[in-house]
Order: sequence, then structure tokens, then C-alpha cells
Amino acid sequence: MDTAERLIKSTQELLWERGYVGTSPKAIQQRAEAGQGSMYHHFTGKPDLARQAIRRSADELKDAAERQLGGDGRPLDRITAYLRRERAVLRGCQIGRLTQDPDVVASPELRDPVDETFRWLRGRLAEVIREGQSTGEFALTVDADDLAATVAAVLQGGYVLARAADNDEPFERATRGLVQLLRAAATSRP
Amino acid sequence: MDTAERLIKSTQELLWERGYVGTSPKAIQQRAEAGQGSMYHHFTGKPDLARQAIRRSADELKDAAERQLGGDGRPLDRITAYLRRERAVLRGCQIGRLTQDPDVVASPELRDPVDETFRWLRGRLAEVIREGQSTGEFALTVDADDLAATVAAVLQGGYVLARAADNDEPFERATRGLVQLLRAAATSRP
DNA sequence: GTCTATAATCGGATAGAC
DNA sequence: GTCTATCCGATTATAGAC
Repeated sequence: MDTAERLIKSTQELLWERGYVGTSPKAIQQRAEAGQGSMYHHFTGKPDLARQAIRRSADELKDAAERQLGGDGRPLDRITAYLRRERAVLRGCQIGRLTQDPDVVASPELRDPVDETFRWLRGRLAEVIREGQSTGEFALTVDADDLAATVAAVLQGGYVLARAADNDEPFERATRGLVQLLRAAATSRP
Repeated sequence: MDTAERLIKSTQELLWERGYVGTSPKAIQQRAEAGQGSMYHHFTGKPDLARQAIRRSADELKDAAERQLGGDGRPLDRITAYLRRERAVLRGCQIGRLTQDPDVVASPELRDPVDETFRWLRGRLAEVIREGQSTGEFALTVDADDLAATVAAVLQGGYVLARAADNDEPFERATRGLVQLLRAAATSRP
């Protein structure tokens, strides 16, 4: 792995662990085992490096989500598989955590990939839900775009609750509660 | 309002806007219109001040939640009222945002009030849900503690999605989707 | 209680040598 | 491409005067 690549990877990790305001160029350089000169040769500065790291993380998140959502099972099973996927819960979401960073939301350059990622995720979830509505697996009484936002929110909120408790349990409860609700709602009479 | 009080209030606001790592003693002093000497006279340092500010915010959150959850309406209506309460969505949750702060989760002193707040909230929601299950408003097929976590997670995740989009819409969708699911699940046949 | 002075360290870079 | 030197402001205090 070359220097520029190591710098991006280190920045991804630090943004995940400490956020943008909590991450210094020096910390990035040390983790990447690169000198200051190298960093400022390959990137114009911290915002530039962060921009590229965030784009990389966004792509990784989309790929990982598509692995469950794009499967060939039934829609409800794919959503359930996505919710139940093995996750490092206490680390939180590398993209979602950036929404709490004042410097990220204030900068269009940094917020754009975050915005785009969740927009894509909600759209993709809504597609799967609509598919399930056409087969009768999902209740027709619930708007697909609303429900997609609910599913994405349970994950993001599950991370928040787990980190507050320093324990995976609230995350597991939140996702399990949602799956139970989805199953119960599927068989409902409008 | 005396100086110590203004310092706490300013710290609450800054923790909400910028988090712990993003908030400096100097910024707190300026917002409170207090000098350095005053701040270090009343508090031992930034962690002490943050601790007191977080406790204050936690109490405020609990009071606000209890206003809807402790009403005398039907359980489903109280949960719905809590979800639909007027909120400054784009500001996010003053307590939830702290879970993304590395220095907060690393310090028991600072994380404890956050943990306690969400523990209380989930417990309170579970009580209301159990009440609703006994009256048939909530499906018995769903575990009350799980569902309570789901409800809390939708709110916390709704904030995340809204801040990513710089728009209230995803929050409104997420909460609306949950309300629709709750209604649909209530009438389900196990 | 509040003020000003002082200080060690960090943050985020630029400049020029190699 | 990478290294070292240098810079200026911010961070998080402490000390002592008023």
C-alpha cells in the first residue's frame, strides 16, 4: 500500500473513532507512518484528506448494504438480513457519526457524500419494501419511503443507544423490535 | 442569572452545537460573558463544567419526555404525541450527540448521565407499551423492552438522517413510518 | 469573585533542503 | 516524494494581583 493510500485509510479510521474535529493531521501521519511532508505533498490539507476518506467510507457502506439488500431472497428476509448483519456495534456507523460533527455539516464538500449515502440507502430500502408490498409481504398501509426512513433510523439510533450503554444490547433490542413489528404489520387487516 | 449558572447554560448550548472535543473553555467564557478567573473559580476545569452541564441537559430531556409519556391519554396516543412533539430536528438530540464524542464515552463521569438518561427513557417507554398491551392497543407478539428500544432508536436515528440531509424530512418520514407500523401491528392476528 | 499575566502543548499549516 | 525547521494561533490551564 503506498503512502497516499495509507493516509486515506488512517484518516478513515480516525474519523470513525474520533470524528473530524477530534482528528489532527499529526495523528493521521503517525497512524499512517508518514511524515508531514508526505501528507502535504499528496493532499492540500486536512479537509482534502477528509473529503477523500469520507467518499471511500461511503462507497464501502453502500457495497456492504447492497450485499444483503441485493440478494435473491424474499424482500422481508433481505431487510431482516441487513438489520441482523454482523456489525461492530459499539464503533457506531462511520458515516452516521459524521452528522454530529459541526465542521462536517457546515462544509458542503464534507457533508455531500454523507447526504448522498443516506439518500441512496433510503432509496434502496424503499425499492425492496415496494417489492415486498407487491408480493403481500409488507403491509400496503405503510408508505414505502416512510418505512425505509424508519428502517435506516433504527440502525442509526441503535448505534446511539448502544454507545450510551457501552453495550450492544439496546441495538439488538431496537432491531429485533423492528423486525417483530414488520412481521406483525405484514399480516394486518387495513 | 449568576455567573456559575450562565457558565453551565453556555456549556449546555456549546455541547449541543459542537460536542465536547469541539468546545473550548474560552468559547464557554465568551458566551457566558465571564472571565477565565471566574470559570476556574467556580469549576475545577472543562470536565467538571461539562459534567454539570450534561446532568442539567439530561434532567431537561427527561422532564420533556415525561410531559407526553405521562399524560392521561391512551398509551398509543401518548407514544405518538411523544414522537410527533415539536422539535428543533436539525439541532439533533443534546444527549444523543454526546455518544459520538470519544472523550465522553471514554470518561465514566461524562458518559454516566447519558447512559442513565436513555436507560430511563427506554424503561418509561416500555411501561407505556406494556400498559397498551394490556388494553389491546399494542400487539402482544412484540416484546415491550424491544419495542421501547425501537421507538427511542427511531428518534435518535431520525436526527442523524435529518442532519445528513440538512432537512427535517427524513426525521418526519422515520417517525411517521413507525407510527404507521405501530397502528398496523396493533390490529394484527398472531 | 474577578482580572491579567504567563506557559506548555497542540493544531494546522508553509518553506526550503535533500 | 520525503524530511526538518519554523510559524502563529488556540487549548487548557496556573499564579498572583485586586
